[in-house]
Amino acid sequence: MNIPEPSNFIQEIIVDDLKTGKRNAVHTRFPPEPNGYLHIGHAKSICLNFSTAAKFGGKTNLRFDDTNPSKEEIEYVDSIREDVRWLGFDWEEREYFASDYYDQIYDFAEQLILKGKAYICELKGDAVSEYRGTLTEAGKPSPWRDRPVSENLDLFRRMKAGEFEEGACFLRAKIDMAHPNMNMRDPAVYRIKKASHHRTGDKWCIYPMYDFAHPISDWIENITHSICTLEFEAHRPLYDWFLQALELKNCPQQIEFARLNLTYTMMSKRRLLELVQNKVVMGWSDPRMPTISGLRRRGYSPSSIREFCDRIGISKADSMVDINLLYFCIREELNASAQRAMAVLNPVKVVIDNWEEGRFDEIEVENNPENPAQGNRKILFGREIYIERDDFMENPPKKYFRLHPDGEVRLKGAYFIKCVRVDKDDQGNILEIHCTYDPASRGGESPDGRKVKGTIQWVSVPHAVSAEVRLFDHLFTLENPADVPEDKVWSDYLNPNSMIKCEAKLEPMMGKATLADRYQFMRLGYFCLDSEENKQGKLVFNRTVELKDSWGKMQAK
RNA sequence: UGAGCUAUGGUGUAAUGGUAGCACAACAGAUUCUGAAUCUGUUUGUCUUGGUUCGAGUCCAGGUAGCUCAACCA
Repeated sequence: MNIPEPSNFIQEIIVDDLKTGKRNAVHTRFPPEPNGYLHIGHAKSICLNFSTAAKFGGKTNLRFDDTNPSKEEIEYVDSIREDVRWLGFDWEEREYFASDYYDQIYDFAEQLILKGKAYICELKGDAVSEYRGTLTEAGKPSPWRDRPVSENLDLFRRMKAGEFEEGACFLRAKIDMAHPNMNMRDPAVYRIKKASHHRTGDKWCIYPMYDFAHPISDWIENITHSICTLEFEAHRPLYDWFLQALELKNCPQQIEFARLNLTYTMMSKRRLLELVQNKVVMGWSDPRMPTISGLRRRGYSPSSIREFCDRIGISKADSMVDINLLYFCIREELNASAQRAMAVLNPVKVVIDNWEEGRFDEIEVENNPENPAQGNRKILFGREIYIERDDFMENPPKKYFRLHPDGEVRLKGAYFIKCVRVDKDDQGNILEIHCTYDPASRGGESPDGRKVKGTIQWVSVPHAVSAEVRLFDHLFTLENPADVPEDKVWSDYLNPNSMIKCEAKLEPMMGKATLADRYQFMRLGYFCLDSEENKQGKLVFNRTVELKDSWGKMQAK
């Protein structure tokens, strides 16, 4: 086999394993717990597991890590399937559940008991932690630690039979109560939980702990490299201990990498759930959420997310990725492919005084200047148009090159117009801007060769399509919402302007937009139809990401 | 003297004992019928102190800082 060059430390381990003959294949798995929706951090793990295996000719399983029936739901299983598939990965027929292995895992637990490596402990709640000791002090042995094997086995079988209440007793591995690694101080292996499981129903009233179920599940599936995040590093000795205690061969190897942190983004599943439950957002798929479903609804493509995951790299150092990189990835793709359209989010009417009423002119504009193959389209231009309120200033600052009194601006694809007068109400608000146009500038060039610095988009008043447009910003105002000052809580940093709704005017073709379409509203950003509102038949557009704005940046200074 | 892990520009990531590179961001200019895109250029880096070596970001030792671990969660 021709072994590819490694491009991160995990691949280095794999290449080494392949070269030394420790492994002759690569098999990974993506093991989500179905207790919430997948987010961009999971996307990193999904891409890592699937592409790493693929690179070395191996396979990746989808395995639901469902060992805690009280937190897990079928709704989450469905969403996880959908999201992984949407991201572009295929687990073929290898869809598994840890709960598929409950019988085997149970048998392994009995074996552990038979080998004298596990016992039933009757310590309750606080007593368990008391006996465990602290980070700096050794724990002490449970009074039940040296029960005879037969008694342990009997008790364990009675636990399984439902003879005891929750918390009455639990199965523990017999390792070392003085171990410097707290995870090795006789960790729990099985606990009683009288809860219905989303797949096994009421068959079981005892459930294995993650630390026990995970290595066994990996082993059953012939996983070679079990990739997980850094917080499981201290669990690795336990992972290895169980496999060794059970005398298993061809064992998987756990490798940890640093999870993704993104600026201005909350990645904790628990807090994401709170946002949903407290109705801070419209649900798991709110376009402001970092969930896969949120990104999808926002207009991100699977390929842009994969590109992002590829660019951020893999390492063991804690890091905080600048969200601008995500923005860059989707802009780069959409710039090359998105249909251009003209839209006005905050309209003000312009009347062209020297244009006859009722006359219209057919203007031709490119669908995508980055890709001429996308062709041109025709739009009607007339006496009354909308332009962006921001594209006119009565008293413009230096270097403002859009419309202003006596100033000339180009209407995209149409004509040069010059502002001659402004109509205002009593409060001084602008009602209408009156302009004259230069008939010789049709198409946007003047035969006299005079230059017009500014070009703005426009929408014909009688042909305009009205729609709601939603502009999104960070949900949090803190760069790291996971790290709030001591006297504050994270909800103090919610951004009140994370969603702004506009009543916009769009060019006529936007009335026929479909869910699959991606648009660049010229000078405003990239947009797509909102999938939820579309179900109600409403025309609502989401801004996926704005265009870079060097003018805005200049103004801010 | 609890254990483990980590440390490269503002951010992320390469360099596997031999010229510190790439991307994003930032800045400047060119260009532009999108103040976008594109093009050109610029700024900024090996946590620290020793040691090994002809040569150290890389190896060794000591510091420092950050992260993780005391659920019958995953």
